Amino acid sequence: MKLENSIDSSHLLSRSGISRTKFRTDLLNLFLTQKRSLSIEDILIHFNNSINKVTVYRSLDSFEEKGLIHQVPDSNNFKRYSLCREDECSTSSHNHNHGHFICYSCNQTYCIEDVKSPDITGLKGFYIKEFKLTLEGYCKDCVINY
Amino acid sequence: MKLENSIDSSHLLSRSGISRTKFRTDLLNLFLTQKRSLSIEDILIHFNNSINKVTVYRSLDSFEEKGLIHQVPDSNNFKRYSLCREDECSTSSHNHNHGHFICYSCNQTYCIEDVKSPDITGLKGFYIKEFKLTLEGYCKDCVINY
DNA sequence: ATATAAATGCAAATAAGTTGCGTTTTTTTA
DNA sequence: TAAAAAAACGCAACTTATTTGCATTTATAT
Repeated sequence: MKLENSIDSSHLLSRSGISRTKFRTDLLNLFLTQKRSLSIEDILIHFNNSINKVTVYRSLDSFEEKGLIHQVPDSNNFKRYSLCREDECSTSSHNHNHGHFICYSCNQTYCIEDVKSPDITGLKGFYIKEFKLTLEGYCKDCVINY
Repeated sequence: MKLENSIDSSHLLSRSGISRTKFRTDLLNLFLTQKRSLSIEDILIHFNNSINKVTVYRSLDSFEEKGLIHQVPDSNNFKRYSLCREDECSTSSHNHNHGHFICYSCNQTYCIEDVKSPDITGLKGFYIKEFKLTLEGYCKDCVINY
C-alpha cells in the first residue's frame, strides 16, 4: 500500500521533470495519500521540522509549475496547496474549474468539483478570463460541534 | 460639491462613532468621491505621503469595523478596500452579497452587484455561511488596449 | 473648561515568503 | 560506470506588508 504510493509519486516526479529526491517523493506522496490541502506549516510539522522551510517553498513552487498541485485559498491568506486532478493540469497549464470551501473552524480548504460558472450581470464591457469561487462555513467534520 | 461631500463624510464619521479628525474626514471623503477601491499605497500617494502609514492602517481598520468600507481582493494580496453600500453594512455587521472583479492590467478591483448565489453540488453535510466570487480579466478601461 | 477617550507619529517588532551561495544529490552523457 | 552538468538542499540574511508599544496630540463628553 505505502510502497505502491511511493512508486506512484516517484514515477510522477520523473514524468514531470522533477528530481526524485527523498523529500520530494515523500512530499508528493503526502499529497497523494492525504486528500486534504496542505499549508507550509502542515508540511513542516508532518516532517517533524527535519526539512528546511526554503526547501518546502521551492518544492511546492516546482510541483505547482509542473501541474501537480495548485494553490488554494487559505483562511489566513497563507500559501496552501491541493493536488491537481490528472485530467486538469499538466506541465504546460493549469485548468481548474472548481471552487473551494474554507472551514471557519478547522481552517481546512476543500476543493469543490463541478461548480457552474455563475450568472454575472452588470459587467458590460469587461472581459472575464476566469472566476474564483470561495465558499465559507463549517465543513462536514466541524458542523457537528457548531 | 466638495463641501457637500465633506459634510457628508464628517457626519458619517460621527454617526459611526469615529472621531472627526481632518485625515479621517478626508479619507472617507476620498472613498465617497472616488468610486474605485483603494490600497494603502493609493491612499499614501493621494495624501502625498503626508500621513503616517500606521495611521492609514488604523483608520481603515476602524472604518471597516464600523461598516463603512469592506476589504476586497487584491491582485497582490495586499489590503484593499471599497466603500460599503449604505443598505448593506452597519456598525454591527457587514452583509455583502456582491462579487469582485480584478483587472489583470490596472490591478483595480471592482465591486460587482447582483451576483446570484451560485449553484453548488457535492457539498452534502457542509454548512455554507457565505460565498466569495472573484472574477479576473480586463476591465472596461483596459480591455481596449488588450 | 476639564477629564476622558480616541487618534497620531515614530521606532521597532513580526512573520510569511524570497534570495544568494556554497554544498550535496540526482540526472545526463560519453 | 565515471565524470560533467543540472537540480535540489540548507543556512543565513533579506524583503516587505502589516502590527505593536508608547509618548504626544487632538477630539469628545461631562
